[in-house]
Amino acid sequence: MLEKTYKPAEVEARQYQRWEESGAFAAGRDGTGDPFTIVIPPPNVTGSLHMGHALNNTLQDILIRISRMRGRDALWQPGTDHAGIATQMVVERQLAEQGKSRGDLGRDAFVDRVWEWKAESGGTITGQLRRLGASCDWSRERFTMDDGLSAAVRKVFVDLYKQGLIYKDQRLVNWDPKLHTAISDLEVIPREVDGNLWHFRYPIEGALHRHIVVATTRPETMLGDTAVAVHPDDDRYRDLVGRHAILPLVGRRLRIVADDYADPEQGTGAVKITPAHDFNDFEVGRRHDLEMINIFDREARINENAPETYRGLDRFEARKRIVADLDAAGLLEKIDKHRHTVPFGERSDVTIEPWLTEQWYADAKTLAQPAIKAVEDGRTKFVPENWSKTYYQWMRNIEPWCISRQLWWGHRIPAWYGPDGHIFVELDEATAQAAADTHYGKPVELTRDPDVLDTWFSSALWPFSTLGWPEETSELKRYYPTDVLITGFDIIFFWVARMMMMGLHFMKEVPFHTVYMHALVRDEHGQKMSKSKGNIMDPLELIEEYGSDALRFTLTAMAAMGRDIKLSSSRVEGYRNFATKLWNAARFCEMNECQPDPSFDPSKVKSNLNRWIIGETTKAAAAVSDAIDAYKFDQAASAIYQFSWHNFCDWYLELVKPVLQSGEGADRDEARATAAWVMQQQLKLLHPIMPFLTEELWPQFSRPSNEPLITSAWPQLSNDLVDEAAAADLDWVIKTIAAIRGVRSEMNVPPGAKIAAILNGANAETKARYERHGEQLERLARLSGASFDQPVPPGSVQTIVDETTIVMPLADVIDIAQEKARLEREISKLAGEIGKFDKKLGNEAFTSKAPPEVVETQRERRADAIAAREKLEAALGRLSA
RNA sequence: GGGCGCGUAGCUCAGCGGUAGAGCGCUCGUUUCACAUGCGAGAGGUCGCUGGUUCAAACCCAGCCGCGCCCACCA
Repeated sequence: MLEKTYKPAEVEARQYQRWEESGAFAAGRDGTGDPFTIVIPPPNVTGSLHMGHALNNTLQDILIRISRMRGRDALWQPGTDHAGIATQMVVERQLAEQGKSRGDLGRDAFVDRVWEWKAESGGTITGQLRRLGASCDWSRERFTMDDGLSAAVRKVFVDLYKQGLIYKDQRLVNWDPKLHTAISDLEVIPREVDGNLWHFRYPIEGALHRHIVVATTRPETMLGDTAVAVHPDDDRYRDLVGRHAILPLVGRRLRIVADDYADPEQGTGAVKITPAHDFNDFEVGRRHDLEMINIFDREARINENAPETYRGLDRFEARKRIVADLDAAGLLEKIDKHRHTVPFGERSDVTIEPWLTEQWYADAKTLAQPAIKAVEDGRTKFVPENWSKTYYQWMRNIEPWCISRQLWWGHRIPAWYGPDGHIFVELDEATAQAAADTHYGKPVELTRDPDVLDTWFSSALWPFSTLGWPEETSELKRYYPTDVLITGFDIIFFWVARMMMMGLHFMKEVPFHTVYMHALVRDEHGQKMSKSKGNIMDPLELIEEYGSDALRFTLTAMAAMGRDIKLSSSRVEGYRNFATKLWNAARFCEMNECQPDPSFDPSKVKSNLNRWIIGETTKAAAAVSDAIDAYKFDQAASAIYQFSWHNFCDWYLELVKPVLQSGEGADRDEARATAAWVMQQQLKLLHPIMPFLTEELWPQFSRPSNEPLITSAWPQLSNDLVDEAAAADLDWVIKTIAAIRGVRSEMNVPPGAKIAAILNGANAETKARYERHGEQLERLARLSGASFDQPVPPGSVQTIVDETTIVMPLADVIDIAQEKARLEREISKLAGEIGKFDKKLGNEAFTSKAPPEVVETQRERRADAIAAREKLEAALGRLSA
């Protein structure tokens, strides 16, 4: 006998272990079935499960589980990401607590230390995915820095280098002065801050007392100025173009150049140009061949290229000094308050500095072209579709991808330098050495590039590197391209776009046919959850309290397209109650000996009640299947919820009670078999969303096959069952339902009709049972306007209109209501037609140009429609009376 | 500046041309025998505003008002 309530904690671990040990998650189990593949967005190896993961992986698991049940060879490829900066920072923090830095350890020891940390905490996230119920094929788990994937990364780097698609370049990068590494544009967060706009006077060379006034938000960069730019059409400065200004405090001659970049509307119209410390100025510098003077070191302190007094000062310290010094020199014209955006590092949270360095770049522009085309051609589809716009916009304006990072944790760049700086890019040190020796004609000493690759470089290869590439494995052949990628839109640029580029370049095929972008789970303020903000909600706490199934169902029900999810625990509680409800339905079946009958044929049932619920089951199965196929997860959840609770529990089980409890032999047998069959079907339908509960209940309904639910067959119910149910004379079941649901508002059938109908439809014993509670029923009846003073004949409803009790056969009530509804629909349709005729006949072009007989036909048809409508309206009037 | 999206019940959100919906919360009643994590009955909405299209608009179109996100720029 089942307990009164479902206890998730007792069930989940046991069921998961059974699945995993039985090999149910393994792809290629029986060597048949079309492959269906999803690669997991690899979570940070040392991370832990947050709500975004919970949503993302629940949705993936639903697709994997339904595919598995449909007989597909489902592969959910799991794995984790080394997460360069993030992981390195964690370990550095740990070191800092011991008063050490990574420099103290040295590179090798530090990297060893990170591996230790990975070994220590690396199982956390995968353990948490298991708690969520994720049915990944764990036997194939990969890590972005394992041997195979590292080999893939090296090969991609070497190949792209040899194809000229990876190169070294000196240009401005976003430099993080705290982490001492370049970061990508995407890792820079612009933030509005209150600042000042300082106006400085730069003296004009050879013109005593004459100045040109420049405005800046960053006075300290003036030490690197090499020009002043004005707009070519700006009359105020026309005569100064070609002359020179003298840079105060430094004494450098600055060319005054004419450039469209200078906006006469902005500031003073004259702008100081610092090519080494501003992206726009860099471009101006290139156009005018200006000197680029780097005035910062890697910590953004003033370096030796500036006057001695400022050297070693922090940039903000330098700012104060420079403003003061210029003021003292009488060159500070004014200071305006100015609100502007300043770039901050996503992880370090310090101001990012544009800094001139040499870095490795990937030619994203070239790689993007096939990736754009693939989406244009529909070889990869975005769901919802409008994300393709975001994708296009970025891809069509893509910048070179800076792929080198000045970190220690990651894939070290496979480039070696000879004594004269010659570059050897090879798969490993030995081949590099050999190449170098050949190149120089003698043994030489090589230095390896100290940098590592951007984490997203290895992630970009994930869909094929995890399947064994560059080896030509059978997995690669079978499971690539994958079917669908499920991810949040926040990494569309970081990850999705780059997988498209790399997949197409190296595999010549898109990495996935569909990209489903789910909403972001945001915090209560609509803010993105992030570690740095400390606003992460813990899915594990919710699992602890309500069970994994309840959390999964909640996320599924809220996963409507194109809307952010704000999670509330009351919602999870509600779906926990749903789990209990289903549990109790199973318990009811158990108590009433509802077991599957191997010879049961849903198309052969006799009782109308049973035929009705079979029809409803069929509709629910279709609704769930269609919704999932369309990635409308919320609709799938709501379809099964509605069916299970309201159709099956509220109506079917209530109405079948009399039959089960005191019906005759054959009737009761059929009811039992039907109830068990419906349970069977709905457990299957619910399994992808609530795997634990359904598997736990399954044994009771698993006959005749007795196989576990996870690998059982997805319901494929014939539409004939719906038709069958609809075609039947649905007798009192449907009529009762109609009386309560649809007809009430029209015909004033009192709410108490449900009780009355049950009483009338029930046999003597049930009736007697209800009558034991006569007092309650009477009160209920009074409350709802029904009366039990006089017996109501079977098949009738009783209603009170204007204090007159009317007893009317239910069938009549239904017929009248249905007829009325039908007439109203007809009239509405005719009105539409008449309107169209009117429009056409009122169109002068039509009446004057169309052949007369055509116009006449239109008139006749209009007249017919009007006549028909009048007739129907009259009938409706009689009915209402 | 460019792009995307959202304003529907107290809260969180579905619906997106044909009689306004769900969950939670609220009110009243109810330990009845699967389930009080339940059951029954209710209250609560001019579907942001203004126009337009249509026989019919929460839904389509235009404009406006609020709100959010992404990208770019910012002397």
